[in-house]
Parts: sequence; C-alpha cells; structure tokens
Amino acid sequence: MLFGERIRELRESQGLLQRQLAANLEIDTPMFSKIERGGRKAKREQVLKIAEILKASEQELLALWLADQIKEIVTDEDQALQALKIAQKDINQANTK
Amino acid sequence: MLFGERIRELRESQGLLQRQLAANLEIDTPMFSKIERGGRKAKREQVLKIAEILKASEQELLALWLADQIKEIVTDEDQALQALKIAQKDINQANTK
DNA sequence: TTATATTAGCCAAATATTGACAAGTCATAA
DNA sequence: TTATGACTTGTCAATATTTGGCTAATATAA
Repeated sequence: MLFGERIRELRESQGLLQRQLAANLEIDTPMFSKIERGGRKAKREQVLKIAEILKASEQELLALWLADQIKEIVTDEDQALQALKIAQKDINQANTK
Repeated sequence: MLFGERIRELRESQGLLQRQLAANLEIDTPMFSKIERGGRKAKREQVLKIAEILKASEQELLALWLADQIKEIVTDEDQALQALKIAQKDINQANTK
C-alpha cells in the first residue's frame, strides 16, 4: 500500500508514535495501525489531517491514497492497464472541454 | 458512463430490447436501464454475460467497466491524473517483477 | 386512445465499512 | 525472568452503502 508505506516513513522519520497520530485523528491505535498497513482505508478527511500532522504535502498523500484505491479495483484484472489508459483519456477530454 | 453507453450502442444496433437483456441477466428491466445509464454498477459476472449476449469482446467491456469505476474514484480530485500515473507505474512494476 | 419501451423513485434485504475492544506478538529494560 | 511499551490481529456491533424489485411516471408509436 503506497499511502500506508509513505505515512509510516514520514511518521518514523519524525519519531512519532502511532498512538499520537491516532489521538489526533480521534481513532484508536489499532485502527491507525491498520491504515498504515493497508488493512483499512483512511477516509479522505483523515488523509488531509495526516498530511497536516506530518507536515507533508496534501497533494502527495491524496495522490497515493487515490492510487491505492485504483489499484484495488484493477488488481487481478487482465485489463488493468487498458482500463487506466481509457480512464486517463476520458479525464483529459473532460478537462479540455 | 463508458460501459453503459457502449452496451446501449451494441444492444440497439442489434435491435434488442432492455427487457430481453434483463431477462438473460435475471434482473428486471428498470435495473438494466439503470446499468445502461450509469445509475447502477453492473457486477463483474453481469459484464461477462452481457458480452456473451451481445457477442462483444469481453475484454473491451471489462476495460470500460473498470474505467468507469476508476473515474468514479478520481472525479473531482485535483490529483486524478497524478494518481492514475502512480497506479500505472506501480502495476507495471508488479508485472515485470 | 392503447400498447410498448424506457426511466424514476422508493423501499427492504443484503452487503460492506467503521470504530472499538480484547488479546496477541515482539523487543527491550529492569 | 518479569514488566513495559509499541504495535498488530481478530472479532464484534453499529452504521452506511449497495442491491434488486416494485410501482408509477414518461415517452413513443400505432
């Protein structure tokens, strides 16, 4: 899990404990542990709060968090890359319109 | 919705009615209508069955169906394209390993 | 009008997600 | 060894979301 790995890196490099982050997010430590390990998906607002606490880029963390969800959808699908390409194209079209 | 649009095209070009497809899928017509219009998400097995009934490419329809789900996740997100890129990279790495 | 095709809205059943708790592992200190 | 602290795992109930079907509305054609 890209998001979990990244926030763990950030947390550890700052010498923070899971329970400190968890308290800030108003969830318990086991829950935060699961988020870091990818067993649970963070909510969007939690991502923002984590970015704030860890003084990290909101954009970076959101992108990783979204990427995890995309991966979840396409894993084990032969058409994974094809689907990504189609989505990309479609979004680009929507943007330029 | 890419998937819905495509199956509607295929269905109409073959002169089939929603209720015929719906019967085959063992759902009612309103439900099939919603799938075509994107109000409801088809199940994976329904996608396969639709491909079979419409004599269409299973791969094509699965790709469109996945793309719709990806779009759903990233719509309204500034990091949409960035997230797609990250997911793409990650999947490629997993494939080549 | 009537008949047929499609769509919209609503409801209950089924399913998934969420957060909390208790108990577990692992490493280190006393 | 025991004790402690950090983290992880498993399970549970509460909540939220999704699913499918029903009924009714709309549209289109004969």
